[in-house]
Amino acid sequence: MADPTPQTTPPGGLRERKKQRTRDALIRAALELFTEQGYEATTIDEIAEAVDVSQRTFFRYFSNKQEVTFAVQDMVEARFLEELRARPADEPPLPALRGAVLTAWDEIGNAIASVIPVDLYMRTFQMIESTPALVAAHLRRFTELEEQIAQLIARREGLDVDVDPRPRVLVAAFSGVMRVAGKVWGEGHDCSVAAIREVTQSYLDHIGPAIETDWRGKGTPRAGHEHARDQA
Amino acid sequence: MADPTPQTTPPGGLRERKKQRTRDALIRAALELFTEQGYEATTIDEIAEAVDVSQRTFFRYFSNKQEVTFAVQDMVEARFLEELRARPADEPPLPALRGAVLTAWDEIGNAIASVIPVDLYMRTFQMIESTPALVAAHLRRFTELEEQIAQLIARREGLDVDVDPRPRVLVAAFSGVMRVAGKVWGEGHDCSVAAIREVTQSYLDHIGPAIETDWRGKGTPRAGHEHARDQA
DNA sequence: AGGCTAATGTCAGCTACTGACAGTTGACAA
DNA sequence: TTGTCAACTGTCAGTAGCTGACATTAGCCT
Repeated sequence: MADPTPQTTPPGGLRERKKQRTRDALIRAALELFTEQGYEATTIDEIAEAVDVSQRTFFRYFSNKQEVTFAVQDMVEARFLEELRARPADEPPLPALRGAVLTAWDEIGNAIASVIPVDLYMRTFQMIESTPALVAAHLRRFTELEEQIAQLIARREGLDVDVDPRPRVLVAAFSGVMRVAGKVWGEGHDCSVAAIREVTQSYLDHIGPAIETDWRGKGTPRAGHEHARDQA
Repeated sequence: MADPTPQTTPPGGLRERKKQRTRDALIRAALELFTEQGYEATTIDEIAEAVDVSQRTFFRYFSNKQEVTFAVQDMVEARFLEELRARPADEPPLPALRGAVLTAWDEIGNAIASVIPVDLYMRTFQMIESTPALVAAHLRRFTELEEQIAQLIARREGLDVDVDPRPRVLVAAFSGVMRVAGKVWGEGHDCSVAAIREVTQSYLDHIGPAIETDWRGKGTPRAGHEHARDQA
């Protein structure tokens, strides 16, 4: 259009589209090979060969083997952050987080499908959870996301994360719960987006009751809770 | 002696002691090189050369570069689990966790010193936090520890982790907070055991107040809290 | 002393990843 | 259309983490 930015390459060029296609093909080939024969059993050479490019080219698109594994996850996380930023400013922290995740899950399906089949994403998720090296990488990424979320929450509440510990503490607790939810889903049988949404929602609703001091003599609590003080 | 177990090697032999010395020397050399010149900039060959063994021998003691990095951390975590198991059975979950960490920190110093100088451990901790690959590994290890803790808590309370989500949820929140505490300590200036104990304690005491719905119009809350229900 | 076996050294090889350089191809102007 | 530039790609050589196979050393035990 009227966009004269001659910086690198125009967004609609043939070259740009070709690049995007190569990138998507690499992601898809990699995830398919990973889920079929395992992450470590798959070599970069195999992935490159499947897309008919050189190994060197693979490393020009992804700086390492792990990066291609989380390429789709990147999209998902970006989407969550968008949703969080879109929450009304007067909403309290926990409900905002809760709302953002649930809304995000509702829309993520389509975003994923533009690159790979949804079920491949699901299998990838499970493969990550069962590959130690990828679990580690996954957790690290999650942590970086946490920091961004904490900053967002702090800004919403007009706080400084380095002064008031509550944003980081809340986000730490929140994402700890999110991780457990994801793991439980991965170990289950229902490979649908609806299922993970369900688990997420349920677990988030347990975070309050769980920190109660006395768990005994109660059923699974739901909303009302009395909170005893911890003794020194 | 009167010990006829001909299985592997008797626990007091020269061979056994030599092995232990080699192992400790490898740990120490590795951590010193890592903290001085960086983790990635240090090769296994350098470590092996510093202890005057072959590279192959290094890999017979540690299955990979990361393992030697966390050898000391292994001790620390084992100690925490011991302390947790030693807590009185009638103590509620969160106080038990809190008590175990704080007690553990009080005694860990000595345990570490038997292998490496304490300040080397401190510098190692900070190096880990500033090396992405090690952060990832650290988090994964932490997660595995979490699962063990959740099982312990569940047993204490007579629950099944696969039925009642509260043990995992509490532990997730708890260790999320622990991780943030460790990170904050690593970024600070006071490299003492007392300091991390301090931060840990303070953060654990914030976990309850942090999940309150309304943070505004309050100072840093301490114990009393009203908990509004989240809207659907 | 001498045999057994755990510990170690040596070597060859695989895979992830990188730098350097050369060849190819899309973009854009003349 | 054609030529030039820049981006993209391929090839090659090399480093480092890590493993298996096999020979050698050295503590242990009779």
